Amino acid sequence: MRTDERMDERKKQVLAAIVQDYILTGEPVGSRTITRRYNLGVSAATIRNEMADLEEMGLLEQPYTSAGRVPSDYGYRYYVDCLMAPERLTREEVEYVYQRYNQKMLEIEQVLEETARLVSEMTAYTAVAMGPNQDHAVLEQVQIVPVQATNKALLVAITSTGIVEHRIFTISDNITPEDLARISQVLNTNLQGIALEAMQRAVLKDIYREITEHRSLVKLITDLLQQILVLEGNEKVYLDGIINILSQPEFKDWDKVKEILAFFEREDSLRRIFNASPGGGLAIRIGQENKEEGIDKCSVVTISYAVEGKIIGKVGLLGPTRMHYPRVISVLQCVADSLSRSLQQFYR
Amino acid sequence: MRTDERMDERKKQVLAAIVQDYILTGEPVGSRTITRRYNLGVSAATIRNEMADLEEMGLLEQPYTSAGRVPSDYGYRYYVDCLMAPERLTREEVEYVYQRYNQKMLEIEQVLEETARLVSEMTAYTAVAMGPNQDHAVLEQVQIVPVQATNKALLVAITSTGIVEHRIFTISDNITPEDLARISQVLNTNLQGIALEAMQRAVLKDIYREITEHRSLVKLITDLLQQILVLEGNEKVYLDGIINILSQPEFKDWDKVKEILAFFEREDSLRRIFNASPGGGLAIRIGQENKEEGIDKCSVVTISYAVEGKIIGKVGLLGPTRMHYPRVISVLQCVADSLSRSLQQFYR
DNA sequence: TCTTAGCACTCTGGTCTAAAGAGTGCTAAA
DNA sequence: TTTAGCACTCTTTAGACCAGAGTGCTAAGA
Repeated sequence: MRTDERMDERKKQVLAAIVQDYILTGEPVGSRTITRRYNLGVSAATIRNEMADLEEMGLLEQPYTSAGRVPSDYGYRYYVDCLMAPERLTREEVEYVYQRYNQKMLEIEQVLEETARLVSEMTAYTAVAMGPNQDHAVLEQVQIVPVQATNKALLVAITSTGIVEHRIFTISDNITPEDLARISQVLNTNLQGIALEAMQRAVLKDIYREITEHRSLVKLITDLLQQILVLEGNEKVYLDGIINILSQPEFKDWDKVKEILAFFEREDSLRRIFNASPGGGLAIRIGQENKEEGIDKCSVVTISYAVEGKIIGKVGLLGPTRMHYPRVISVLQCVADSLSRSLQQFYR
Repeated sequence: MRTDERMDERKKQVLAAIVQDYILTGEPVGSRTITRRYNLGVSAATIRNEMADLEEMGLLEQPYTSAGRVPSDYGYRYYVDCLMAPERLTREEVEYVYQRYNQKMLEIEQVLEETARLVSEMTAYTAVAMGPNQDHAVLEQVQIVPVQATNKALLVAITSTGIVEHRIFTISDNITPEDLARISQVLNTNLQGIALEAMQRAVLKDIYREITEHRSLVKLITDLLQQILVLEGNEKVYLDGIINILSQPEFKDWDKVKEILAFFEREDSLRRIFNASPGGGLAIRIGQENKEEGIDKCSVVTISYAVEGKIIGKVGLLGPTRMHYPRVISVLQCVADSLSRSLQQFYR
């Protein structure tokens, strides 16, 4: 950032003070307030001059002439990148997170739901946990169970990410349980370890070579597999703490709240926002850095979780740009860590 | 209701006019407005006298001295019970509902999700669809699938209400796939057709008689069955259109909105409200008739859906007491009807 | 050259008042 | 029994006013 050249030590202190104070109070910060609350050793007039400079540089904004200053999106960005001191969670809080993950949780869905709840509870923002991305997952097992005394069967599939999906479908009368068992077996030997995306093409031929009859049924089943695993089972979204948005004074405006709630109802937008920063680890997007509609007054912080070194999904939260970044980051890091370890049990 | 004796024809007309006008506009209704908009053939002064009577009878309320009148909960109740003219959906609307249910929907969950979405869309209130009540459901099938190359197994169960639930669990090393197949088979012959509630007691003995080893595993499995079917799979709640609540002018108040959103987060409260009217068919609960906390300014309308003559679940909605009852009722009846027929396919 | 005290000026937010508007209740006449 | 008329009540809106917070600028001091 070119602004760096002009940022001397004192300007940094002033910016940090303003951001911190504004995050705390939500009120525009004046020069007097800074001299009173933060001991920078200079007078209010000096601070005023610095503030004018910072505004010039685009790091601060004034809601109206002769009000205090408020950080701009760039101001937050600079704070997050260069000024922010990490906040450590207390021993009790870390303990609490561990304890929450030590509950008996037997399904991934439950773990993710609990994760969203925990994050929203600890940060008072709206939390999102996204289920494993199945793009690079492989099929672990597939089983077809005839439903007795009906013309239905149940297809169950397990992926390497520990996701289980099922679907009931209708079979014609001439299919016997033995047929289904045979198909199950052939599918398993051929599909195990195959990436979900790749399933369709080449592999299907091998299967056809082994199964000469009921090919339309096999086609149906592979289609269903594709559907339930790739289209529906992929990156399920778990939301918690939507109400928290309402507690933020910046969203006292009716239309803003509606915009954000509408955003939450569009799951694909949520997925896009969460996958916007391709790398792993922590990602912070402030204000207009979020390209999706309706959340340009919000910040989104995400962190990836991984199993055996492989990134498989993301957790994060959404709140006002006036967000308590240091705390949010610590909470997310702690939670992502515990989540990763907790998920280990569902993988081999 | 004792008020009936004092309700002559004209009073009914006046009450109906006030309720309808208030539902439409949301503004207190004055005597002038009624003479202008509804042609009752009498003057405003006469209407005023009638309104005073109706207020005395507890059917109307005045927000403050010399404002117009607003229906009380009793007023709505009388309107709903005695005055309301049913509103017929247009041919196009009915067609639209059919078409929505004619989509390819392969799981009950999907159908119920779609139902909630449809109701909220057609009424602009917050819709709730509740999954089948499992209290009188019986187990249809259970299957245990070993997960290859791990010490895990997958338990899948289907109930007579068409609900499929699954759970992964850990097994000890000395359990062979054949053991699991045998247990599956014994469980099926013993548990098929057994009510979920009754599963625990007597039946377990029969099973033990047939399986002499791995009893702790059998115990684990029946416990899991109980858990996933009775505790978690029962009456799942599908919500849609929470934003709609915000559009209602009566909920412009911050705290009210929070109260209602908090109510929505307590799923057990939702279930209680929905099951509050034990009979089948349509149920309307107005204002304080709802005993749950936070929604005493709301009305809840529910209708049951059934398969093969048996009531298995409910659909409904929540909105302000100033609700467009005639339309809501028509929509719910049409939807419940289509839903029941659509679900038929998941049952035999 | 940088810092600071002083001061005039600006803008918001709350309180107060006045006037307009909507609607009522009561009375007396039809 | 119905209705016209009228005084009265209460809310809502707009405007006026003031206190408070904060700024920008200037000029003097370090």
